[in-house]
Amino acid sequence: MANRSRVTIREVAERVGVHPSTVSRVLNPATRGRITPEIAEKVTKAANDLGYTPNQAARGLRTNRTRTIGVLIPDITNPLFPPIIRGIEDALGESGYTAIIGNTDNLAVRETEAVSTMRARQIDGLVLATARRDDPLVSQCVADGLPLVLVNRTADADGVSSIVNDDALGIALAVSHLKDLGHTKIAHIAGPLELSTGEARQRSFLEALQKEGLSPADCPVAETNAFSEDEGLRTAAELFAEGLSFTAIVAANDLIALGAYEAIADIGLRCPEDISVTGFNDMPFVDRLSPPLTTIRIPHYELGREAARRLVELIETPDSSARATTLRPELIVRGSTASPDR
Amino acid sequence: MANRSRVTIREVAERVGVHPSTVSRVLNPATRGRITPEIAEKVTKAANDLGYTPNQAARGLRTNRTRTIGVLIPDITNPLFPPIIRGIEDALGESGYTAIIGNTDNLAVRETEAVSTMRARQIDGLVLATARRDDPLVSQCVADGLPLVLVNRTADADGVSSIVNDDALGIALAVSHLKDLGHTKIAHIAGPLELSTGEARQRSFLEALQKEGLSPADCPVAETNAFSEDEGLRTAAELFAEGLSFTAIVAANDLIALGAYEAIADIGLRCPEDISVTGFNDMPFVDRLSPPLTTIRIPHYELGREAARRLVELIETPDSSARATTLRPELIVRGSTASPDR
DNA sequence: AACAACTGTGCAATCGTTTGCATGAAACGA
DNA sequence: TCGTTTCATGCAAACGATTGCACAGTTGTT
Repeated sequence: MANRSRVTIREVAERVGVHPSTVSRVLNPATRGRITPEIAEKVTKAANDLGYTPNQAARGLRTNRTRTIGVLIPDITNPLFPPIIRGIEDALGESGYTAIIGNTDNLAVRETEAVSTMRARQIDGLVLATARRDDPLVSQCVADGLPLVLVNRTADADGVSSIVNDDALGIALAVSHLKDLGHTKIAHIAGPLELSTGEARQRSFLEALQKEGLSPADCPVAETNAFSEDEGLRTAAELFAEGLSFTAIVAANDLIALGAYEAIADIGLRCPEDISVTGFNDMPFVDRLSPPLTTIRIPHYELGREAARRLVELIETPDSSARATTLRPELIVRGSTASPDR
Repeated sequence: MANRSRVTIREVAERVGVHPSTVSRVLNPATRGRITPEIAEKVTKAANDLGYTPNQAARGLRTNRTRTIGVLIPDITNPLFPPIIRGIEDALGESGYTAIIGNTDNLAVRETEAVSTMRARQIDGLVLATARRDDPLVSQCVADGLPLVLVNRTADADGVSSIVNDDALGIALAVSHLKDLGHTKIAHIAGPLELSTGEARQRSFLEALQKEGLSPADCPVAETNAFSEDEGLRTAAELFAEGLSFTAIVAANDLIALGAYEAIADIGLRCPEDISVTGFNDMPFVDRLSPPLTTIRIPHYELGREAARRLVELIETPDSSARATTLRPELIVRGSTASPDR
């Protein structure tokens, strides 16, 4: 029926016997009020009958607004990101926007590349899940006046909106949980410090120690180069090799925790009997590991929704100002944490 | 620097002192040959200097080709789909195309809805990962002449291109593996039969039994209503309740296998000592389950790449004909399969 | 009753590219 | 040398929607 050649506003106009501009005004909610209800009625009916849908390319050309936004993520294959994307797309859909996604594999070149192809497509704004603390791309977008929201990770630059997890709370929950179990010597395996998440979680860990009255001398901190299982394994192994006597590990994320699992097994210890481990993120299936991972659940979906909502707000009310929002995480206690032996 | 107001072809033309159409021809690879090399040179230089990027909205309006394609998936949050999407986007990127993604949650209304908003955006084609065997949306798109490729699942309708896994081979590998271990009584928990994957795997199971010389009477088949853990649990429990004496379960996918794990534990048996289980898909982290899941690895990323390549081909050479392609899966042996006790 | 204000609709320009056609110049064959 | 073909480029008309302005008709004010 409806062939690929679409029905235009002109055909609707001819059908009703009015000028195309009248049809346009009827179909635009903002101007519908200016048209006689009777005519508006006829126009909407004709538009429905003919199956009219506006040509977004034409509209975008004229208005310079495509209702399309770009989303940059490191890798959709990382289970962290799909819920964020889903949240973004759901929220965008409600406002008539659409997302195009770019995977950057954490490579700066691919980031700038992706942004320029997105700009060629006249995106109205950008959601970045790839921000580094010091990120030229962020400053560039801000300088160009491109509406921008950071999600998951934030950047040090100010004047930019961001929706991130409350990492301080998350880490405090983990440390407090371990202390309640009786742990006093707790190690932290930190993420990369050039990422806001890595830095914030490490800083929060130190703050939490203080708040809980634990001695930093008993609580070593090691840093990884990436939020990966390999790095978690390598770094945990290093901690053990130093002969430290901690009884628990607060990992900066779940993958690092997985690496820690391996390191613990490698030296013949058991989790949680000998060493407790906490993760961060609550990725899918970490409840199926052995032992099931005690971790911090981040509201990823809500992070995405909120980011999209904020971006639409930035686009549609240009005077709205940048602000940083944090969402509250939740401690999920499973089998990887227990009281230390003595 | 580059403000949001973009540099147009006209500015480039003025800078060089030629007509806009000349710039257009230089920038279009197909017509560059018709321009004096010397001028072409100057134009490309000016375009670079000014940081010109074509306005895709304008181009799309004029050419009716947006180099945008739509991708419909049930839910990006299902770990099956991100690799497919990644494959699609990577392949599209190589051809200058971009994808917009729609999550449909397997709801027919959301599917048609998503397709119509995508069509409003003038997509050049569609990749469907949501096809049911009898799918009105598929027939509709074919009828409308919208270039279409099915991925992961196919439909019964012919004349439509599809890229799917070779389920017959996958199931054959699983059955053969179990028979080699000594199993003769093997159950199959099938997926929904209205999906091509559910039907093909069940049919292939019966074929494989015959090929391996196993008695169908000893090999019960039960059907689920969804590829989910809950359904796997429910259906496996039913099989056990019937008092059948099988020693292995071939699950139609990994989630169903997970459900089977639970059902096995619920009746006090162990996997693989009492019952072997095979999955299908090799989802992330099934190697971390206990026991690690023996499963069939599907080349999801390649499925996506191939689907995108095929779609671009369909779009750019309109006389190319539809064909169905299958990609070869691989048996991944882990800890959930073992020889039966006796 | 005359003029002002308002209202609803049409007119036409515009957004940035692409592309069929026209044009003038150059190249070629006879 | 003239007529014809070829070639490189300019011209202008699209593509489909939006929107400032104009205009005619109506309503309101004094």
